[in-house]
Amino acid sequence: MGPLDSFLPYLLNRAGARIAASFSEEVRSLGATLQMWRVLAALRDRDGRRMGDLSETTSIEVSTLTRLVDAMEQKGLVTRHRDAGDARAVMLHVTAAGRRLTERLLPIAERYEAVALAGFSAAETKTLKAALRRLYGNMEGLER
Amino acid sequence: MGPLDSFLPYLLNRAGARIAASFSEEVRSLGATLQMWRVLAALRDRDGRRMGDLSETTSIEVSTLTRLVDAMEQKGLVTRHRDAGDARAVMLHVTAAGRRLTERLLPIAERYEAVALAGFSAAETKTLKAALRRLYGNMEGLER
DNA sequence: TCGATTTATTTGTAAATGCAAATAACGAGG
DNA sequence: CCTCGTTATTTGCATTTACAAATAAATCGA
Repeated sequence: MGPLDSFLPYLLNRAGARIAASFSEEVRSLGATLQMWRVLAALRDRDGRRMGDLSETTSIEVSTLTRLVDAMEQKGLVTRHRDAGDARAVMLHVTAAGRRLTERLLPIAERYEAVALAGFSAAETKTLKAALRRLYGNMEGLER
Repeated sequence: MGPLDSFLPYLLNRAGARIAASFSEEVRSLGATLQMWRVLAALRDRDGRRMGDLSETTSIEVSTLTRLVDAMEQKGLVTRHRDAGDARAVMLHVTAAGRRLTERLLPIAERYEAVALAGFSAAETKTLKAALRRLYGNMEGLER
């Protein structure tokens, strides 16, 4: 126990890394990746989002997202459509196959959530999530 | 605000990503990277650690760490030494230049911590950090 | 002590990532 | 209704990353 594990970014990173590593491994057999799940989950919330919007909400760089979406399109999970109103923008839509995959990933995500939060009371969980949102908000504007 | 931002891994990831992005950008001018800071911080806690040990505590893959340490060695920040007792193991030691860089990075890290936790009481901060450690512990064994 | 197994690190190689430049379309001002 | 600056996305390219194989040394057991 040194000062290292008193640093918040460190604690945040290692917790996130562990969950990400486990989840990634588990969903590999479904032909999915963690990043794909993030995109699918974002589209599950609201379908027909722009690339930039998705980049913002998933924290995936736009150029990385472009190539990820290429792969997802190849797999038939999503389709690109030019925005009717603004021809610069691309709208992403989930396909039926994409929705089916999402429905298979969802219970896995929920299970991981349960494992990560084992022993946490509902109130503790709520407090933690609120703190993480607040923290995210505090870093606003400092983003590159 | 959809269910997406009720998922803990999502909240964890985006908060971590924001801090990481800002910090990375800021330390670039010092010739450092976030990963280098993680290694230096780990060595600040305890010098002369093994590669595997460092990999574990920094959440950086060993093969990635090898190449990162190559770069840090080139920059004269650290040195590799074979362990006298076990010739398979490599012990990493910080150099004087590495220590100087560490001392310059430390206040930056502290500032980021302060910004991230702006508005948090000491008790809230403590609770959050404890929760993150607990969460990390909960994922133990599920690691690949 | 020899051989087999395990452990620690590095290296090979392919995929993921991120920055910067390129492309394309919008919108404001003259 | 052009031209200029801005915005959205993609592409080029160099770096980072990760998995798997290779290397090397320790340990265990016959």
